Amino acid sequence: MDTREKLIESTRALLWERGYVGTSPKAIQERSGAGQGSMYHHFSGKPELALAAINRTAEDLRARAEAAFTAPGPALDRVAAYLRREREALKGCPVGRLTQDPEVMADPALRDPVEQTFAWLTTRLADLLAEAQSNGDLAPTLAPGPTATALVAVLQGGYVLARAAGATEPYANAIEGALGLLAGHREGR
Amino acid sequence: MDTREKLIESTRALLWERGYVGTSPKAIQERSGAGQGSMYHHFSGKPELALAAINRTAEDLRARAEAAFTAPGPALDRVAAYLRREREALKGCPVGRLTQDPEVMADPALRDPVEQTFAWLTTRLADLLAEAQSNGDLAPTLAPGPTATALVAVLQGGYVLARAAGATEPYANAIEGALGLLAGHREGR
DNA sequence: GTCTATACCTGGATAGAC
DNA sequence: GTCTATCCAGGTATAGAC
Repeated sequence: MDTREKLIESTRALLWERGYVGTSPKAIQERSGAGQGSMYHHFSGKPELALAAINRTAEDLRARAEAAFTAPGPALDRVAAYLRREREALKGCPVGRLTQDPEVMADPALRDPVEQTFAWLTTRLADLLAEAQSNGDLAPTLAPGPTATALVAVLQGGYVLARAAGATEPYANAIEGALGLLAGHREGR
Repeated sequence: MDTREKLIESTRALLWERGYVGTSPKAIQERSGAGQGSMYHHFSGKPELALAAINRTAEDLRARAEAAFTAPGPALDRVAAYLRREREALKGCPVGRLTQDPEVMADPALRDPVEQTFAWLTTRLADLLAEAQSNGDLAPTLAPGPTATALVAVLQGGYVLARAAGATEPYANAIEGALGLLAGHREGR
């Protein structure tokens, strides 16, 4: 991994752990093993480096989600599998946590990938729910859009609750609770 | 409002807007109108002041929730009313946002009120769901604990999605979606 | 491309006068 | 109780040598 790459990966890790405000150029340099001058040679400063890191993290999240969404099997099972997928609940969502960072939200360039990621994710899940309905697997009374939004919110909120508790149980319970609520709307065939 | 009080209230506002890491003693002083010496006369430093602010914010959240929980009417309606209650979605949850702050989570004193608040909230909602079940208003198949956790997660996640979008719609959709999911488990009487 | 030196600002706090 | 002066570390960046 070359220097530029190490800088980006170190920044991704630090943004996840400490957020934008809590991440200093110095910490990035130490973690990546790159020197002061080296970092400023590859990037104009903290914002540009953060942008590269955030973009990559957002792409990563979408790629993982898309893999679950396009797996074989009924749409509703794919939704459930996506929700149940293993996650590092205690670390929180690397994209969601950025919404709490005032400096990220204040900079349109940094904020855009965050916004796009959740917009994409919600739409994608809504499509799968609609597909399940047209297959006769899910009650047509559920509104796909709001339901999908609620599911994404359960994930994001599950992270928050896990961090608050310092334990993964609340995360697991939130997912289980959501799946229990969804189960009441399944339609047999 | 005396100086001490102004310091606490200013800190509450800043913690909500910028988090612990993003809030400096200087900013607190400017916002409260108190001087350097004045702040350090009333509090030993940023951590002690933050503790007072966080405790008050947590108490505040609980008091508002408890008001909704003890309102007249069927338990299930009280749950729905709590979820629908107006909130400043774009500002995020003043307690939930603290979970993203590494310094808050690292300090047991600061972290405790956050942890307790969500533990209490989840338990309280689970009790109401159980009450609704014993009244015959809610399907007994739903597990109250996980369901309550999912509902709290929807709120917390709704805030995240609203901030990501820079709009309140995702928050409203998440709540609406959750209520739609819950509606399928209502039992008439 | 990477290093070291330097610079300036802010964060967070203490000291002592009033 | 509040004010001003002062302090040191760290954040963020530039300059210039190698």
